[in-house]
Amino acid sequence: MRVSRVQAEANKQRVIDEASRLFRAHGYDGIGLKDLMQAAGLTQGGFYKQFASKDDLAAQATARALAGSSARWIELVETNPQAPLRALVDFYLAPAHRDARDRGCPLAALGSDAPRHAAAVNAAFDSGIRSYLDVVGTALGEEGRQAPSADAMVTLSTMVGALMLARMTADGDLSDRILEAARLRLESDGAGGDRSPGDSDR
Amino acid sequence: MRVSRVQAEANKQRVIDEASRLFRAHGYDGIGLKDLMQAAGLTQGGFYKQFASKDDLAAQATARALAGSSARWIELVETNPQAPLRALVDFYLAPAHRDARDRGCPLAALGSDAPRHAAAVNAAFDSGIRSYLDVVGTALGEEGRQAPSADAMVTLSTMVGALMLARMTADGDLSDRILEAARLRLESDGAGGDRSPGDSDR
DNA sequence: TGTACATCAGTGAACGCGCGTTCACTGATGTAC
DNA sequence: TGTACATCAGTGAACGCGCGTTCACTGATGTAC
Repeated sequence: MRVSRVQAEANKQRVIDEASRLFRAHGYDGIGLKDLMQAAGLTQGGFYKQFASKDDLAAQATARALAGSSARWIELVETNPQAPLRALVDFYLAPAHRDARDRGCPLAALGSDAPRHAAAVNAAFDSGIRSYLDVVGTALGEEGRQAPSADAMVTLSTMVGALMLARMTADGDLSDRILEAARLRLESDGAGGDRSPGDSDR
Repeated sequence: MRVSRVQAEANKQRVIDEASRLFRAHGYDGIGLKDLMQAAGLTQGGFYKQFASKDDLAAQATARALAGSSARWIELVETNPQAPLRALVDFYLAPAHRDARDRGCPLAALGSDAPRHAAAVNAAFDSGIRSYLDVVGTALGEEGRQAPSADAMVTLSTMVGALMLARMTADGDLSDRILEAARLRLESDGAGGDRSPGDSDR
């Protein structure tokens, strides 16, 4: 039962979207092609008409997840010009984000799996990190950067680390306090890095 | 071919040691029982004489990896009483640590896999995080803590996050700079939190 | 515009493989006397 | 201390299962005329 080219392309995109969600939820090895295709309303057999291999899908799904996540960061920063870092950090270090692995930051969801996977997956992570660093640099009020700044690197490290630690703890209270601690620290840093004439505070 | 009780126990411990290394290198799902047993010089069949399941080994191996890692942190802090935080951070954020996943910090190596696994694995991570927070608190010069401090949480978040980001980047130069940026920041924080007449921070 | 046919997205079943787990067996260890 | 036997750590093969991948087939789509 052939399907129109437009429909076929839409189906492929739906597989990538579902995969970007399911890989984040279960890990690259934690979900099979049968379930990935089923989530998009298709059957397993058609997979290789659209993708070269599971690794191929993993790379595309990772890139999409990172692109979506970056886009959200940019939107947060642009819609909060008076306190962009605060907007970013409030979103990122919220319990709601911690509890929504499958829709949240791919670095935190798949970060420790990345180095074990195909080169294309790694390339996606690499460019995702650069996008994030760029957005954080903007949120920190930096201008005319050529390369990612040390401030942006440290801020991103703290964000990703705190989210992951919050997800690793079995104790919800400690988890909340880790998010809160990082949030407060980064927002007061932002005041310093954002800087000077009466900007925001902690 | 039965083996002495002492030998059997030694064999079991060797399996846990090797597993703690191999799980960090390949992930919980990235290495099988055959290879885990082989690494300890045994055959697959004997596995269930010592462990209830692969998850059981995963939990024990995780706990051991975290205990070993904590012990190293404590040692670093105790042998560098004049600059404990610097000793910790210099070790943790060194390229050598980044490049030795299988012997390094289990949080960074397995962190994003943890929430997907058995309760016992999660419990190991939870208690590992508490140990780390305690050591970091000590390194920050805190005294008489009841609970982990916000400073310790933020410091640990930055350490873990920077190491993971450094491992995710495909570009070795960016990777080095992430480690360096976090190192410099944490060491200057430590200078603030660590010393002077009173103890305060930035 | 209408007809004839080639294309190919999607189906469902099969393939080989490696996984975690089980089991009958072996033979040195540990124990009872 | 020595002998007889039960125990059980470790072996190697087998089990069922789900995985990623392949393939013959279907039938609507797209194209040629």
